[in-house]
Amino acid sequence: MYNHRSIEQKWIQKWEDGFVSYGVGNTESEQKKYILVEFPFPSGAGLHVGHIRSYVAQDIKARMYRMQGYQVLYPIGWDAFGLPTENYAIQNNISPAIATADNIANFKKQLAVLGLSFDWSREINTTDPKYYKWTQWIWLQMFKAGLAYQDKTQVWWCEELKTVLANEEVIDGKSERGGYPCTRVPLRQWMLAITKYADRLDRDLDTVDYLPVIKTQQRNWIGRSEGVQLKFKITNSTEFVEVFTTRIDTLFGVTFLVLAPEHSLLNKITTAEYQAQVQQYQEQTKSKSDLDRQQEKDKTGVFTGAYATSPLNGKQIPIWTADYVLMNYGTGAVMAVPAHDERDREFAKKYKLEIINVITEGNILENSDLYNGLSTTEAKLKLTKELSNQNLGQQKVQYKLRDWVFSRQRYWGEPFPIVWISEYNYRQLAGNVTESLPPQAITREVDGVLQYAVPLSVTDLPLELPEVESYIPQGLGDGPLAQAKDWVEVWYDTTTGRAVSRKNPRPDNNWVEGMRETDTMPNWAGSSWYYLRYIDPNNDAVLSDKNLLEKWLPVDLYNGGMEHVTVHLLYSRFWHKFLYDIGVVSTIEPYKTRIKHGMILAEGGVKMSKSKGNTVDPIEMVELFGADSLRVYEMFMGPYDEAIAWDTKGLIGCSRFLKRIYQWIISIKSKDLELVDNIPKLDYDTHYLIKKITQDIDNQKYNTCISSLMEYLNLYNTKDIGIDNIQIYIKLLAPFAPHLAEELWEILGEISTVHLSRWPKYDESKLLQSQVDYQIHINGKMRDIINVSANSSHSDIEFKALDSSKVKNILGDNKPKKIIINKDKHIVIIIN
RNA sequence: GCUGGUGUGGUGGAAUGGUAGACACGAAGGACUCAAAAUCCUUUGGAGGCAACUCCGUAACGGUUCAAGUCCGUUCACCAGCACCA
Repeated sequence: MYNHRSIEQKWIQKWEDGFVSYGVGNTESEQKKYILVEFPFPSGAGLHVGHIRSYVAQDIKARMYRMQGYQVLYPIGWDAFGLPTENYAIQNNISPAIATADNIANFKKQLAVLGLSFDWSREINTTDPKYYKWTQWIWLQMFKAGLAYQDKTQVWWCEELKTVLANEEVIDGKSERGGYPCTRVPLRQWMLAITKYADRLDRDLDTVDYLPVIKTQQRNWIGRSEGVQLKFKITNSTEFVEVFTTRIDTLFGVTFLVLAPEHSLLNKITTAEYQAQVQQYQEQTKSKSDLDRQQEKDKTGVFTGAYATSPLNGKQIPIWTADYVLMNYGTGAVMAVPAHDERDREFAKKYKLEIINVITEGNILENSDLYNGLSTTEAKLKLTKELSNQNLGQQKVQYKLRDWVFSRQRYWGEPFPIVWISEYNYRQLAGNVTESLPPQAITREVDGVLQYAVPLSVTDLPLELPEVESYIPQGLGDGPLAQAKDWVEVWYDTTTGRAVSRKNPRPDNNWVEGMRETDTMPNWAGSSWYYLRYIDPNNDAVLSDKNLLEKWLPVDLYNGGMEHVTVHLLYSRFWHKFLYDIGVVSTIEPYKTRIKHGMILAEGGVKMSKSKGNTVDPIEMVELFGADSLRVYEMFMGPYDEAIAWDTKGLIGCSRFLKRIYQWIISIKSKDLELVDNIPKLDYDTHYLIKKITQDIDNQKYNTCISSLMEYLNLYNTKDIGIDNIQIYIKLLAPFAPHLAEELWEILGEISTVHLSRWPKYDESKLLQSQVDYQIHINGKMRDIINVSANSSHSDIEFKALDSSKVKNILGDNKPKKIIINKDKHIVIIIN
């Protein structure tokens, strides 16, 4: 009897004892495959069946490639910083470090029974100071390059989590983690200038092989649009209002301008008469949450009393302010063309503003002076040129993408390697420090005193998290690190950039008073570059050896969830491009191919959740049915990239399938391998199976791999089919059910592991048959199948087809009008 | 609203433009058993027929084609992402 428990335990032990190893050095081949799965966040909940789906799928690939002789890198690690651990730690009154260690230990224990061929010698952990030393190092390079800066802007604040969040982390006004309400507040934060890379992040998508839906989503998020930025002179003033438009062809249809209520020009241009109503409107807007502003159906706004002059025809245009214009896109002001823009039209109708049609149904300009009769495309070109000649406007590319809010007022993240010093001390900087400064000094004001951000010396990295008394966040402003006085207050060496606690005596006159930054980095920091560290996980001198990076990059296949497309995937592409610019990596993109996995839902098609009590514990499934059954089931359940509901019955079916394989091999063994290869179809079927599985694994079609293996078993498990074929079958099974395959391999008398045996190659000549079936289609309907020898002439085939009694019956007295023969497939007879 | 995607038996799903429903689950019947479980065998889209077989059938309607689940158009439904982005 097939006993999954004893077989799996036996092989887990033997593998651990060195029977097989999955390091990259198993082959002489220079060809490599770097297969990456998104590393898990080690939550207290333990492994989810969804984790297993993607790990097993890529494990299958890794195993096949290894057997095909590639050098395969298939690593795993822990994305362990972040809010959930911190919240868990606060609730249980333990340190996040201990909670993380516990959770990782649990995850590892669970992963160990699944037969995954990860190279554990490369395990990484983002919370390990040896790791985040390099996260800090990369950030320092960004600081020096001027990409890291501080800005006081409207940022998302989550009161429940007591921290700011990035745009990407707020969904429908709620935090991505936990679903807590968020509000917009003006706060000074560390930012990363990802918008400087917007163009490349968009354009270089052309060079990678991502699923179309992933590219589209990234493109939408980056939101590139080409248009014209132009100036409207304010009448009776020297000021100009700048607007951005993608429809410069509608310039003569502009009947008013709208400024966002936060626009800085607003107060300057508003006439005395309208001052009060504008101010009231601004106040009103401020008190509204973003959510309110979004949900409001009716457009509102007020007139400012001011007018602007339209650049080409001198027309006087009233200036309004309205909250449907957003301050943080474009210039915060728009030229309103009510005839050709739905929002402007709605506004114009409500406030009885003029509407001028300038584009005909046929996309030709009208009411546009010299430009009448031009197509919109021509008009865009000419108008852009004219405005540019008059110095009133120029072509401009605008992005929806915003800079990345990069600080959190929480404990469990990487500390910023930054010290704040006084203006006076800033002027004393010398040597290495000055070389590491950004082009523009970064300052903040504390109690009316200006402070300057200066970088910590690389020799001081990693800057480790201090012990604190409480991990509870403080509210707007300071994070928990601010309490660690001995850590925060330092002596800073103005010549080397090193810092020591002010508990110590001041080393010498070069050392000045400083305060460490007390915000921490968001959890996306460590995951932005982890694929580089796997390549050389223990290097202390550089983040990864240059030659090894050359060898392994780009990642050949990156598997992850759709929820990371506009967050992690975009961020890590940005970091990679930056590292390319400073010469650390030599590819412009980190990931050659990106695929997605589908979610596993609870029975009934709803999300699994603890509160609903509908979760499936994968480890319990392993105990009941075995890891191999679980693996096979998760691959068989449906197309890999689609969401699918769990069904334990299906798992039982897969377990039966493995049992039958086992029985089959045992029965063969009992016949002392006296096997005869006497089945004519066998060669064809075996080579067809090799081809099918090899290709399907490459194309993530794991479900049809399993059905092919089942079909083969159904056909041949009652026949004596020859040891060669059995061996091939076990090799093909090995990536899917590694424990069982290893056991069967041993039963067949093999002494070394099946997992490093040669993957079978299919022989095209075996896929050619001497006799082939032709389907006879009459007027498109399949009517008969005839079997003819493969080298028959067309006229032979035709003769035989017309000789079929079924064909004769249908044809009757009709003469075929035309006969088409598709080689080895169809004879198509057309009567009418 | 915009963008992308998906609609196939009782269920999960298969199908380079060429036998729709592979494979599996479930169900029904049978064998083994004192009985049950496990296992094995048979049937399983609908309608008609004793049968060979025939007709219908892939969300709806239309089109291209000798031939459409597959390609094109329109509509409907559902899923995902974005959402006053000028």
